[in-house]
Amino acid sequence: MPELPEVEVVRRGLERWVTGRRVGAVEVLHPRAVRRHLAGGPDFAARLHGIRLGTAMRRGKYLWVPLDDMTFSLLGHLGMSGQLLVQPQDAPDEKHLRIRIVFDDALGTELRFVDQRTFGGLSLHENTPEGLPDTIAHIARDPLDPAFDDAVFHAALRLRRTTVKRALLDQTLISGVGNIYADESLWRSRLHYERPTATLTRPATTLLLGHVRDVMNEALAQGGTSFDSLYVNVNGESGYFDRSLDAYGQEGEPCHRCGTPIRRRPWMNRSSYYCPHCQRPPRAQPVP
DNA sequence: AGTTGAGCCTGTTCGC
DNA sequence: TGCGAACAGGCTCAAC
Repeated sequence: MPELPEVEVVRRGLERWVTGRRVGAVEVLHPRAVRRHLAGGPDFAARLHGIRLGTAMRRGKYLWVPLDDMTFSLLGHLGMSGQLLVQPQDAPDEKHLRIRIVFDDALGTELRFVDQRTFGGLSLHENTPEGLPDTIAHIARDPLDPAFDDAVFHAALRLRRTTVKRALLDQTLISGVGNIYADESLWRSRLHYERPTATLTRPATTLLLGHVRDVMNEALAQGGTSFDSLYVNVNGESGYFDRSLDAYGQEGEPCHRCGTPIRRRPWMNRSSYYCPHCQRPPRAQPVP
């Protein structure tokens, strides 16, 4: 599952391998992969044909490539299992190849969107005046964005009547934090996932954001080295997760701080992993 | 109007 | 052995 650091690696790969190239034929092999392009697959392919690609951008887990005059962008999301690959044109099709973008040049490579579960996809959108595809204008900046405002984030947490993990996954508050990094940063912060955000102090928020950034930067440092191969690297297996996880997927394993077995609890149709000793559940708070 | 939780999708793993 | 259930989860949106 590509997390923000992996998506950043893909962005760098796109920057390296497709910037400035002019699109030739576009082949949509699965309609679901362009479902966010409301005008449909044929329109997607026709509009893209002949367009020159700009420099790839990223916010959270969204990627986009501005087109020619910057009024439109090619937007992508990898979902759970998506990959963007730059492949030799004669390489055999991947089993789950969904979209093929051929270039009108002599470099001999093409861009492929491969996605087993088709949670991800590509689409074309008008840009906002800020240069952001309009459909993601509501997505908050991610914590690695220099313009992310910690004070504004904290103020929003205080106003919300929700829990801290839910807030970490709320794209309108902060983007790019998935289930894995949420559990990891909460473990590092010794915060229980059901802690009401309204009870977080400013130092607690600062600590939490620091750990979110640490986890992401550590993964980026480990996964960010392979992007200058021919492949735009995105297999979702950075190797980071197997070696470095403290909480996520560690049910029954001793907590790396105190030795108490890590617990797994069903949460929002998925799981939350936490240390029952280090991350104490919040006391019931009277609602004012 | 803010908050909640179901649902999308398919390959893999697990238990009966 | 075979089959169905559970699971993985980023994001949206209907419903409360």
